[in-house]
Amino acid sequence: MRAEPTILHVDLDAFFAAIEQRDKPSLRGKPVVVGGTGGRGVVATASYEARVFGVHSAMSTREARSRCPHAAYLSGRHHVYREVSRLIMAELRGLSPLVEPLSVDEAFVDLAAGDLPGTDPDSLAQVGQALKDRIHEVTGGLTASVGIASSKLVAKIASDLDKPDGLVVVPAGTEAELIGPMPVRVIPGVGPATGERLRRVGVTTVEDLRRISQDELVRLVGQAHGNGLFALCRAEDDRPVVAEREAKSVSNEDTYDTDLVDKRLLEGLLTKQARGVAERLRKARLSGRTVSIKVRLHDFTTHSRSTTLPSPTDDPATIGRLARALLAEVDTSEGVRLLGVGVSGLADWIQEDLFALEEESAEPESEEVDAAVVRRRAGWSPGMDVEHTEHGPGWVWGSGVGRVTVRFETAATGPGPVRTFADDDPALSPLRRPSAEDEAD
DNA sequence: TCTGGGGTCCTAGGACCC
DNA sequence: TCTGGGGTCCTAGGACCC
Repeated sequence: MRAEPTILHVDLDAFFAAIEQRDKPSLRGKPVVVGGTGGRGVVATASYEARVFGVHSAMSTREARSRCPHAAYLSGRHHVYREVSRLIMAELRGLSPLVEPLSVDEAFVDLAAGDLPGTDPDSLAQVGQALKDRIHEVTGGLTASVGIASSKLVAKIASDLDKPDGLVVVPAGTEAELIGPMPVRVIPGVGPATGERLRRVGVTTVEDLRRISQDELVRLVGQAHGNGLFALCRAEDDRPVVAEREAKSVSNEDTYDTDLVDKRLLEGLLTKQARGVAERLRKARLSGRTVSIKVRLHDFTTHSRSTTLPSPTDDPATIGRLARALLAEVDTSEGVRLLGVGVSGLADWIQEDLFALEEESAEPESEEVDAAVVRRRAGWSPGMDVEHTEHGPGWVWGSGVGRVTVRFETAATGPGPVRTFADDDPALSPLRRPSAEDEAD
């Protein structure tokens, strides 16, 4: 904990939904839900208009649809979110070279590492407001919430206090008093399980937590977590802002709309995922020694299996072969709802592999399985950008029974008209993504 | 037909080494 | 023929975050 509030936390408001409303004028002021749109999807972000109906992130899309049937349900355009994120992070680096992104829409900034006009609350509030204004400008109208305090813990809590479009500066010396009355769940790391364990010993607020001894806390929630919580509940937090954090794993997983039992199909899907992981590894110039699979069964029980190689790989055939071998160790006869492949133990170098040609052998994949795998991918997802040779740019409003409905509008046009086409209409095509360097950084 | 997909970190037990 | 202890690596599972 510093003597001055020089740690800033920024969090974009309803980030995904706000971008969709920016780019789709007909959705402005309306409930928008971004997330999985299939039978087993969950909500990633709900616009504030949708939150009024009780829709929130992590809720199943099924539940959201029943609470707010008239919302627009979109599957999300993550390449666009990443692009907007880059603009925001660049603004943050203009404030200070020490920026720690937590996700696409959230970051810490160490203001003490940059040029500050002053560290009194008024000067800091001006820094925060100027940042919000810049973000609004470069993103074409998005709002952010900012918290400024003497530690990561309190800065993060503060950014949430006045959401959306919030700005809170916590004067040094008032931190413990501020967070004392709040529910323990405001402390990052206290989730449902820890919250429940604490509730059972009579702890519901941060203040309550201060009455538990360090030994008791460690006994309750474990060594690392217990010691951490003991300090955090007193607003004692010296964690530094860390700019460069290297990736530790790369993975790819999918939940299927129906439980799968066909072993050949499962192997085919796993092989595709292995290829996806390998491709991302290669783009990032990484390779890893440990290959893991994740299998969620029909009853939601989740199993993982892993194996570690003597040297790192980024070879799709190797990763695929190991993944399929690991799958054979799991009883999948009752049905699989989720399948995933990951590589960890990453090295930022690629081994010289003299046997690469031998390794990259043909994969055992029948044509039918291949076709079934491809069929699961295809289609017009709600919200995606498209272009029509005659009507121009638009986005997919909905699709099904051989038809696709498109609304022709862009951020610059104002609400546009809706047209329906055959889903194989050659005049209609997915809009080319603005760039291909997705994972380049 | 409750419960995504990308991650991080921690724990606990066993193998193995000194 | 007793029962040590520390350290590291690996695996499986779980909590948590956005």
